[in-house]
Amino acid sequence: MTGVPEPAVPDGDGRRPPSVRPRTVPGRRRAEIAEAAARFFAEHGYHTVGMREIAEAVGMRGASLYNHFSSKEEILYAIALAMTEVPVEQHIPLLDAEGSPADRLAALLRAHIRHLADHRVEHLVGLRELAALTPEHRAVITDHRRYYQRRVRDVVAAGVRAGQFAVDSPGRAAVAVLDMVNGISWWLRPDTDVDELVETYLGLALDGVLQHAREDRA
Amino acid sequence: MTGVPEPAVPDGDGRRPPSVRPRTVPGRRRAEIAEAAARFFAEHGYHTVGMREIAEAVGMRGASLYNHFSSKEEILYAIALAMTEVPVEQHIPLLDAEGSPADRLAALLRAHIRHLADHRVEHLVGLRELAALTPEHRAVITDHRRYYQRRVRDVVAAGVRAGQFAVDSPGRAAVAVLDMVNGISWWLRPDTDVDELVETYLGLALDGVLQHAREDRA
DNA sequence: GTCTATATTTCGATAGAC
DNA sequence: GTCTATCGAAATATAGAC
Repeated sequence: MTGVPEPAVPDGDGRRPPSVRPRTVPGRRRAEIAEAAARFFAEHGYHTVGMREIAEAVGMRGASLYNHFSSKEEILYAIALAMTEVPVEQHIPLLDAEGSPADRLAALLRAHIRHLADHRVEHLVGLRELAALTPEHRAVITDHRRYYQRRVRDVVAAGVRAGQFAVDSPGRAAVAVLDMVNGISWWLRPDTDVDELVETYLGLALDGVLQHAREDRA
Repeated sequence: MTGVPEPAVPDGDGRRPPSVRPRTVPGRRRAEIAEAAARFFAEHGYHTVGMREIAEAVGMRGASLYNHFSSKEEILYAIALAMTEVPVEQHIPLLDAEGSPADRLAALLRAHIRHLADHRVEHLVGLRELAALTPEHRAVITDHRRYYQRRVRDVVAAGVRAGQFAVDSPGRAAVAVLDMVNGISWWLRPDTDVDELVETYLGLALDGVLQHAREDRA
């Protein structure tokens, strides 16, 4: 599509493929609870939402929640974890597939934005409520994020080497692109045309941010 | 600098110059309290920080804070308000000054990023803790944000008309640029070189996002 | 304007029956 | 696995002396 030489090997060095541990939200009831909680957390903030409120939304009493989660923080952790585990497990392999750096990054961003749009509230909660997690849980989440970000940086650098991208600092550009797309979760509306959104942001990222080197500017 | 025709009149229609009301953080003591509170809110989250904690940081007891703020939420409101009033009052006029759309937007983004870097924690709190505000206070903040965003959209549109920018949707592009630069407050470090940061992001925005139309891409 | 002391409310979590 | 009942802790905010 963009017609440029492509490296057959992964551009990331692949160190520390994050040790993906616990299952995320298994069990029908757990998933229901986490989903309802995410809606409330997104709208009112983690700390203002009570266990009784979450329980009522799924048709049970507050105490019964403790048969599914050991604490309120565990609910938040399950939500935040799903929003980083899925991208790492399902989107990062797209960077290791065949194709040019630009094509592989396009595939990742497409999946990323779709996932974000399909789980807008969970994504927002995972971004905003990091401070409410225990230090241990927060470390797991931020490790995933850092790994994801590093892999994006690596494919950007590969694109620069392949002549597909023109950026001074692949790290800065990767952060800028991810901040830009993650910003979507703050304002996305249910009636937004996701197909159009995805293609617009692909253009903004691949043909915009990642092509920002121009000669006629100091 | 970028050498392009410039409209002598503002591109924004100027409707609803936001009625800037209450003074923000007047009084030495108020400013001290708000500053300390912002640090704690940014690090631990609004709801996990107690009035006693804030009070201790400024050398008084919890009850004494109520001589300066009528509630904890008022402290948060003062912080959030300062982060939207200053940009509206001091940055928006840069859009009404002389110069091409690109030059005027560059001036605004420069001021925006510097302000953000100078008040990183307050900016982060203002972005993240909106849900903790009363509906009335939240409405004030979001009105400011919407106005600011609309003025950026208008200057982007003016730049498109002047042939300086190439974007399909000025509204989308404006949101993308603002999300990108506001994302800085999540990861900025005290030792970051702000001058370099500002120029990098100006390039990412003006020469990147706002130039994303390319012919060789579907 | 700051203090001590405390009122009042709310919430996360547990105990134990069924 | 869900319920009722409740514990215990923590927090905001207030009262009133100085």
